[in-house]
Amino acid sequence: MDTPDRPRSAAAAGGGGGFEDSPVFNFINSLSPIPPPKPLDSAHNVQLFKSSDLAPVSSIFASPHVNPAKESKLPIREDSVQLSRELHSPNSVRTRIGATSSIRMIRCKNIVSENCSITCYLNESNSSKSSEPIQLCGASAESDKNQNTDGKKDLTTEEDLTDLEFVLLDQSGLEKMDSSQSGNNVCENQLSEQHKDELGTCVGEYMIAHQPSNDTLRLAPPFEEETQLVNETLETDLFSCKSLLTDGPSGSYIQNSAHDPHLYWAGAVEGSATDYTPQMLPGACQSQMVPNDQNCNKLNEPSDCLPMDQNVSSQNLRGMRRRCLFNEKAGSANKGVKNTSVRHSANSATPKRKTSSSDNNLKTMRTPPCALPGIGLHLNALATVPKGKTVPPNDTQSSLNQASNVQSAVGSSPSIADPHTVNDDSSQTTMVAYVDGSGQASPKNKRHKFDNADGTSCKRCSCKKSKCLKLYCECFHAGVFCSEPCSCQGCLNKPSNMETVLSTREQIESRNPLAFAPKVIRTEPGQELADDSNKTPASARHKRGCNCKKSSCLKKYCECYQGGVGCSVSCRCEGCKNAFGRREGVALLSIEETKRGCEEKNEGVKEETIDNDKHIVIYQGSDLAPAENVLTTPSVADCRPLAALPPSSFKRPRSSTKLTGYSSRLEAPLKSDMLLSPFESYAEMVLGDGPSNTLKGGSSPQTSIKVVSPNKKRVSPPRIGTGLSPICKSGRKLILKSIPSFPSLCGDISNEDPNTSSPVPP
DNA sequence: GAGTTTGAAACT
DNA sequence: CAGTTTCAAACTC
Repeated sequence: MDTPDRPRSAAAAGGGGGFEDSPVFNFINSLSPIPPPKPLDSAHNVQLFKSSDLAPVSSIFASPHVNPAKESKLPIREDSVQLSRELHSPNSVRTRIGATSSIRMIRCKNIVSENCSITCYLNESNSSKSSEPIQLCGASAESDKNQNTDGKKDLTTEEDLTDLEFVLLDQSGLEKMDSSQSGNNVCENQLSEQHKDELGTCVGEYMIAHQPSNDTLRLAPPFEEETQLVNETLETDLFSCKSLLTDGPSGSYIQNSAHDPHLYWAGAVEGSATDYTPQMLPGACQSQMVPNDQNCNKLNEPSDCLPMDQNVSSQNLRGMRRRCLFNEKAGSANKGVKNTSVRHSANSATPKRKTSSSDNNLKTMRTPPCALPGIGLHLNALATVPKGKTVPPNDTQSSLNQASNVQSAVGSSPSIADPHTVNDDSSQTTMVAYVDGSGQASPKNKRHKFDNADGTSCKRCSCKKSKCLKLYCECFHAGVFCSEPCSCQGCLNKPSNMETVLSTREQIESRNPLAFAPKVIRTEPGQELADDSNKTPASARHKRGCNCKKSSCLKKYCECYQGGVGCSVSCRCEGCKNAFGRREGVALLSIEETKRGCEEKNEGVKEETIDNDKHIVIYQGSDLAPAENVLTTPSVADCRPLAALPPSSFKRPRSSTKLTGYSSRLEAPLKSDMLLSPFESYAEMVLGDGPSNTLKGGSSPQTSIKVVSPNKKRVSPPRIGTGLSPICKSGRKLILKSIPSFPSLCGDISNEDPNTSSPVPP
């Protein structure tokens, strides 16, 4: 409804927007073995959670549009494979599929069960298509509950099965939706491709599962076992991949990451941009992947629509990659948690971190995000790398590098990536943009990589003295390894120096937890291009605000301006003339702000101001509803259309690509304080502790998420997610927490929800 | 492409 | 925490 996407998906699925209600739709549903697309979202969400455990939140929040499909794919993989089978095979197969799916669901639930509802809501808002996602969530939740009770759920239960099936179907449906195809054929093809992806993902998951980590978060063994049974062959392949890929210290970790990353990289980013097809994915992984597919029997099927398939596949790959990354991450994270130093051990080299177990605990406690962040980094790294760099098809090496990057990102930077996970979204968006549009990363992207990724995508640095181990280095800052595109000198930001990189990152992080957080959180520039994006403005937030003096916040020197975000209270700029929103315009609690605010014209810009200790949102401009203000960035408040806002350069890239993701990221980081506190909650959420309640709780997550901007810009939950992911720490918590925290928001949101949440008028 | 400007990061 | 230095990006020519 709200978004054009939905309708498409619905159409693809065989319905049109709001088809569900139609008798025809019902009839079709009853007839067709394939469940309606609805589940997609839910399933998607669920899987996301599952896959990433921690990451899921970010992923969830990540831009819904692109991500959903990808994400859906991720979770789907196993299911999808099964699905394919199911499609072709008798019910027995189905049940089995259902079982597997249920398993996955369980995982998700296990990890994020509490959050599931929330995420679902988010997705909804994101997708804004219909209430379906909610239903799905509900269904999934139910199934989860059931499963949870038994550890595994009875497959026999039709409802459960249906739910699972829906999930699978949904995934396929999502892909379809994404690709905008119409027929089942496409779906099948996609499925086949997905299967491939799944193989990879499954493998990754499997690997993760096998990993010795003591993750509480981890899936129950049973699931793993089942999956193994299903994917035994895959497993072997995976191992081979690992062996090939594992260079770094953290074998399994790297493996997975590497494995995925490549696929993800090549397929998603480059693929889209440079015509690389997933198939082109480098090396070992790929080749192995193929066998896996064969095993699955689904791979064989060719993709009739190459373009579509490729796109889809690339997307799927992404999703897959992500998933793997998440999984890995989760695994690593878990390790870190339980094994205390495990994660660090992976990074292990870093003596600093090692300190004492207690320290580690403290770290985790203090910055839960750190653990999570890794995920974000992965995503970010992946996303970023491809974009900015247009990785040469160098095959294995590059892939390895990427993989290593991923690893590093995962291990090292908790903060960044997430944000970037956000980046995932962003990456997805970018991919889409590229694919759809020019497709290729323009050479210009070098500098503009920022724009694209803003934080997430790879940046071609030209560091000379920093050895690419300082925040000066964009690549390092983004959590990605330097690669060929870089013109850096004495670069140590390479996979071969993983330990150094990780240790350095940790140091920097220890110094400044937000160091790797995206500078600015963007809402969704990309959306402009993309479907929903239209609605969401390119809202963004400053991580900490700029300190411009001479640039008047009118040049890229200004982080805020560069990020397409208006200056906020947190800024310390002088003579701010930020086109996106002047800091002065913002009404701050602080006296200075008020003074300045008086001076300012109050262009109707709303800015959020957060007290160092508190999150305080002040909306001067009354244009937007408070809820929006909160969710959206000042820029949005400013009412400057994303497109309009940014001067040329960054708009383009960003808008096309990352913005969505970033925005979410950015949001998270708003303040360190916020970050930390939220983080705690986040950790809890992840763990399944009370905090999740907060997230859910304050109010229906839906509402919070949905809070869409009154302007019709929907504050895309994804954003939140994205933002969160990269920054994980603050991001997730921030958003979630912040939302409920604001009384006004709740009220506003609730008020707005009806309008914004469900249907956003196209 | 080289040089300058700028503001963030790093350092003290 | 504040001031200074270092750094690399952004910008200009």
